[in-house]
Amino acid sequence: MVSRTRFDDSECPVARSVDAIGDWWSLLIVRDAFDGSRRFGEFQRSLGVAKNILTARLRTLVAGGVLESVPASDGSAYREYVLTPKGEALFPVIVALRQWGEQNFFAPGEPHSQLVDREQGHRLRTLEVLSADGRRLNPEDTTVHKLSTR
Amino acid sequence: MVSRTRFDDSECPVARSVDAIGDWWSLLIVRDAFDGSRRFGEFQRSLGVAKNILTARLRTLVAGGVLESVPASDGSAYREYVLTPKGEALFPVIVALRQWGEQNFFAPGEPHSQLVDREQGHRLRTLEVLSADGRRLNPEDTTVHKLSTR
DNA sequence: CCGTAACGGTTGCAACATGCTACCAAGAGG
DNA sequence: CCTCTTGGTAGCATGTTGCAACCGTTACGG
Repeated sequence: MVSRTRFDDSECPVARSVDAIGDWWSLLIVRDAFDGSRRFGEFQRSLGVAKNILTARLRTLVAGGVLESVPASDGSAYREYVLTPKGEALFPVIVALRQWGEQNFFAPGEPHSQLVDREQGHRLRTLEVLSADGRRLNPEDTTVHKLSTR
Repeated sequence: MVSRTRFDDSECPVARSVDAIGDWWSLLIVRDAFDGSRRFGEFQRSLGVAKNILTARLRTLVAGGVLESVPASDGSAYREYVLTPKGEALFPVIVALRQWGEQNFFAPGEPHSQLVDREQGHRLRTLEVLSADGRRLNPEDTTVHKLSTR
């Protein structure tokens, strides 16, 4: 199992997130889930991942509450894997990764898949990190407070 | 090496991003870099990672253009690892992971480190995925277009 | 019904990545 | 000089991944 969560890192939300989804396949499985994949075979064909690896990943994602195994929606006796609310909450993470990839790994004009607004068909607005009062923040405008409660 | 980028996945920006930073340590190294770590020893102590692993990760992050190795700022002959512009552009990714972790892996009132606005000391606003014209989008409001150019 | 193919896995093994410990060379610092 | 710190490398044990073969169950056509 990948599961770590090291010592003093355990209080860091980033570490817990990475612990849950921070390997190559898990993130791509979640991406495919957002993209509509539900069945074992869909994930397997789409990702080209070995079946035993997929089995293990799906299990940990289900165990971690990111995916849920439900009866198939087409009436067959098989099961499907769908995002839980916790899994759906990963949407900004996937979008952030996608935008970073688009902006840094493709030559101008190089084709790539694109996430668009279903209603208008336009590209999404680039994610912005905002302060509580709406100012746009850069990394140096922020700082980490250790061990505060919410 | 972790590097894959599988077949038809290569056109997906998410896959390229995950290929560059999608392992346990890389994301935490980047998080620490945002948090001010610069020196080999700082990362090593902060993460508790084995030195040979850290060496390898720093090398791939530098090779991937996320970090840059520069002469130490304190005048010593040692070197430091700092985020490139491409690395700084990961800010929304880290923030998204942090917020997801905060909201899904901590009991109410459980203490955790917190990213705050340096000017006001307040928590950041939760990231929102917006359409080009500013509407707030949920996963089901979006769809993927394959192989479009920008 | 029956045969066959697709689905959704499991198992075993080889290859590779990770982690630990020991070691080491080149600065820093006195 | 002498010693401590920094920033690694080397070797080995262990864990994880990937591949291919196999298998029970379910759908599906006739």
